[in-house]
Amino acid sequence: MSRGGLSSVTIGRLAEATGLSKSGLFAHFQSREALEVALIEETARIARRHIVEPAMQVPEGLPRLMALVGRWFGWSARAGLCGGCPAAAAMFELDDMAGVVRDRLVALDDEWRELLRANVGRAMELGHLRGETDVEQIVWELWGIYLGHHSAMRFRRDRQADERAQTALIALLRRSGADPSHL
Amino acid sequence: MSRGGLSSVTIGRLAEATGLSKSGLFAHFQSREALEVALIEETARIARRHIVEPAMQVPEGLPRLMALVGRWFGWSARAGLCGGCPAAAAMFELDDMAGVVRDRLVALDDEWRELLRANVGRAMELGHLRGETDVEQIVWELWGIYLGHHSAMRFRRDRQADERAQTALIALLRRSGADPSHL
DNA sequence: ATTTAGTACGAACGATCGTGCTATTTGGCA
DNA sequence: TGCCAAATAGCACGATCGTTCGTACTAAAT
Repeated sequence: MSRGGLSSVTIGRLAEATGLSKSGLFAHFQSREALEVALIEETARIARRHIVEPAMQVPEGLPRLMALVGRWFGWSARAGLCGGCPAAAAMFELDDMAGVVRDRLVALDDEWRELLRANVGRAMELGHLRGETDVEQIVWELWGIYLGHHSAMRFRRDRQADERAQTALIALLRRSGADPSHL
Repeated sequence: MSRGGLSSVTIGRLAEATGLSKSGLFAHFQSREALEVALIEETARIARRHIVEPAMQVPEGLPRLMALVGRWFGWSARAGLCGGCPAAAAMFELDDMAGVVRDRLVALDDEWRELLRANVGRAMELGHLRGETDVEQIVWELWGIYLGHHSAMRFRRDRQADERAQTALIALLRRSGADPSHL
């Protein structure tokens, strides 16, 4: 899924990879659609373990936000996946397809954006960011930087992707009056 | 292709849509791979006509850069496509697949980035942007904003996507000392 | 002891995929 | 008008897709 997207995860291939028979494996999911939902949910689980949980150990405010974003960018490689972020790829794969799979992914995206929103907001409350900061705009631009980083890494094979993303991130937070001692 | 990605454009479906027979249509391309390359090239042609050519009528420097980017964001809808940007989707679809299709897309991406680079550079020469601007970084972040806008529009169905992108764009150019009269 | 539920299997289904071969039709030029 | 090459059609192929079916075997519940 990380390498070829949702549609590349075929019941036949998955059966071969697991050593199960096609029909035996199919019985566990009842439908291709349910398998795809399960795949998305598993992606979320892995992401939470690798990104959210460690970041929550860091002090609230800008430090935690930086930890969160730092672990977010490029997480799929650190999680041992051999391709890119399955969720990002799925967004482009499903953006025009209606159905429960897309719905589940939208819900997951909402959840993630809410997490970002909360942490940007907390940083503001703690005075790490300017008071009149547009939280939603920050979250919006963070997504842009993430997607840019993703395509730079995986499509363009840009060696400087990490630096570029970091530069963009710092500029974004500075613009919002970030306390430079936390960057 | 705009709606379902490269892999959704199947020879059978295309034959049915054009009224040709499968084999008759196939004879024109000799292979699925060649068809995909042709699709990517056609995408580039449409994009050039809708984005680049009109923008070249605008005075050099920041005005032309703004015209370019203004026509870039959300161009697929204005070009009459019923889905998102085929090139952006293809990047996420092919990011880990080797082959001539990917190669062609990379070349196209290089071409586009070179165009952006040239126009950011020209704006700098004309004093519309600060002299010590990191041109490559601007281009990099423009891509991020574009991808963010794309996913906001098509996946999240965000009504404010245009505003958000515009805000991010202006902030990026301001950071580079853009003459505010041109924004 | 008997029913039930869960798990897995092999075989087959109708579609559709890309791709060959072989005709047939077509359109421009001698 | 006749001819040749290009364009298109017809048909078939092996693969793979998601899905269904009937059937074992096992463990739990009755």
